[in-house]
Amino acid sequence: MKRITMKDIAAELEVSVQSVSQALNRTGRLGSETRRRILNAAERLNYRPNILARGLRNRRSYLLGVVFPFLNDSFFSRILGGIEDSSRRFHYDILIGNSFIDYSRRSDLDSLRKAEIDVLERMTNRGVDGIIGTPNPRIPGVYEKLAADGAVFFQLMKRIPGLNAGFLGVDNVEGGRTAVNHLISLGHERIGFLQTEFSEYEEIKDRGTGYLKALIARGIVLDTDRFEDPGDLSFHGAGSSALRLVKRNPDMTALFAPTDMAALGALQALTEAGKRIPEELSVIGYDDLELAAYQVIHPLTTVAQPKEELGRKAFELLQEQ
Amino acid sequence: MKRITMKDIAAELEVSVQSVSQALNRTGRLGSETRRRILNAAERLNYRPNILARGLRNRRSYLLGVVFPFLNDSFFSRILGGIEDSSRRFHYDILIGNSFIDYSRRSDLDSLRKAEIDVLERMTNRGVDGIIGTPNPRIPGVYEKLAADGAVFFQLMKRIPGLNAGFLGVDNVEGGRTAVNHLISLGHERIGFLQTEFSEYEEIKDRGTGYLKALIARGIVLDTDRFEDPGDLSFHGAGSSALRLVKRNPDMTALFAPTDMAALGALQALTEAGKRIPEELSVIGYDDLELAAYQVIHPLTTVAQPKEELGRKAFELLQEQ
DNA sequence: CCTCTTTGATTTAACGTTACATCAAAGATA
DNA sequence: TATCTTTGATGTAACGTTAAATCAAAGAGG
Repeated sequence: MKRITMKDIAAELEVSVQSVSQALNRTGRLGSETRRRILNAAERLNYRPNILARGLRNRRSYLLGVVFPFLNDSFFSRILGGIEDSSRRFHYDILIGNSFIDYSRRSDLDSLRKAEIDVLERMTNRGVDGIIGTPNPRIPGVYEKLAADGAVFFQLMKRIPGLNAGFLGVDNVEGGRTAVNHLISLGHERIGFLQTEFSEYEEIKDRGTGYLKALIARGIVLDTDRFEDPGDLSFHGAGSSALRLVKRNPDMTALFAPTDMAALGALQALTEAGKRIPEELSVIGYDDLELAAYQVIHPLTTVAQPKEELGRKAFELLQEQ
Repeated sequence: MKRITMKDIAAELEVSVQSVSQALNRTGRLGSETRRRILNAAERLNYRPNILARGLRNRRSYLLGVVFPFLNDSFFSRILGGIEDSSRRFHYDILIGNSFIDYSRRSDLDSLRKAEIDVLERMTNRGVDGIIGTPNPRIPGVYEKLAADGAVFFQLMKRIPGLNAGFLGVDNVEGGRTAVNHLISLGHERIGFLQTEFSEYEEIKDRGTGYLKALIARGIVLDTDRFEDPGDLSFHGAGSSALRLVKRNPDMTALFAPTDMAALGALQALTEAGKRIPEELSVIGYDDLELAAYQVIHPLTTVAQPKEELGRKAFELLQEQ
């Protein structure tokens, strides 16, 4: 069955195509009787606008591109949910893309760059009005060209230094401070931190800075070098780090794991090693895994990040640009 | 800065627009010298095709719609990752939509239906070539119209009875059987099952059927009514159910929780009640939460669902239609 | 009764691309 | 040399929509 176009309606009622357009969009001046007939026919014939054609003519696509490092991740998908929530209200549709930024491994920068450019080009070729994304700061010069392609860019979570584009992220220094302040207020002073070994994990570094600032602000004297252990923050990596920290600092009473995955790995390893949690050692995580909300078995405290809200806000800020 | 079109290239080289199109698409017959010049100019001027225009002309959008009940959920986002993986290879872009099917509450069917129709219409209006989605079987008559709009539909995970559309899902009966067989092979016979109280949770019901079939196949005699407890399968709901089951069946040695969330809730409640897991009671879950892979503290065994693979496969099957 | 304005509708053109038809020139065949 | 075929390029139209210009008829003002 063929799709009904304005032409079909026009033919049916023996009016011009333009009149149909005017009736449907309430533009121009059209007799109320004619308008009524057209609207009726459109309804009856089940007319649906062709947004491609409209976009071509109006040079406006009502399409929003969203580019995230991963799609198969709960963190970003919740942000996506927030974006969808806002964008739908403004009749925007979402084109999704995956930039494959692989933070955990030192992958081939050149192919990452190509993948990222590819996603962005596919989006601009479709005429997206704007793009919300989490750029990879290790690949400069990719997003600079976007403006030339007519798309407004908005950075979420990560930012490229010097790039003239909006940005929304969470304050990880503040988040780290909050987590550690919480531990301090529970009476802890000898607090460990699971540091990352990768210099590009800026978020983690920032949480570490927050950790230090919280200690200083409360006047806690600590050989923080001894209470940090740089490692990879995978489930198993964090477990090993946690064990090393405990061994090196038998007097440690609390541990700040700057991601939930790390917190879980630490919990697992420490429990297996016979540590009683939280009686002997408190562990606090950082919300980036959905399970954190469920405080599995051992109360795993966590600093929450407002994911849906982030998505919604990002869309609104992009709109203003 | 204005976007370069074929017209611009044509003007620059003083050839016709048609020649440019032919050079770029390697169609028609064009002198190799002319082709070379055009390709060069396109590169130099940074030409990018306008996919809207191409789609309008070709009545083919290379757009794939993906409609899931939630976007903020790890389960579906991993499937989405799989779809993206496949579709990118075929130069398809993905338009994402949220049908807001709320399985957990008895929400207003009429507004759900409206939301679902709305998503689908927005997609067909954009001329998507196909749609992969998880339909809501409680809302009939929505997907039937899709074909009329020129889009092929493919059902993922859930299917609408009698709908003439491809389907890919997991065999939940088989999955339930696998889970329970695993418990049986560990020596368990008195196995409990956390049943759902909602009749529309077909997946759960199926897993329950698998549970029964596994018992029968091994010749295990059990008053299964006594070993089931219909409840809601939220974290807390499952916890209460598990406690009731244990109380009613002190001899129970294993428990099949048909979702991971339920398994976690059960673990939490049982541990708090002093049960030692898995020494006194084994708990097996069903993979729908990412954390399941990490076997938090207590070994939480789980039946895996190949999410990315599901997404990839779905795309390929849709292509064949 | 003749202009002037308003109202209601139509015509034209364009957005960027591509399928199809056409056409001129060169080369092949008789 | 006259005709046929091939090659390389151009012209036309269309996809569905809408902004802008145009036009005819009716009503207002003198």
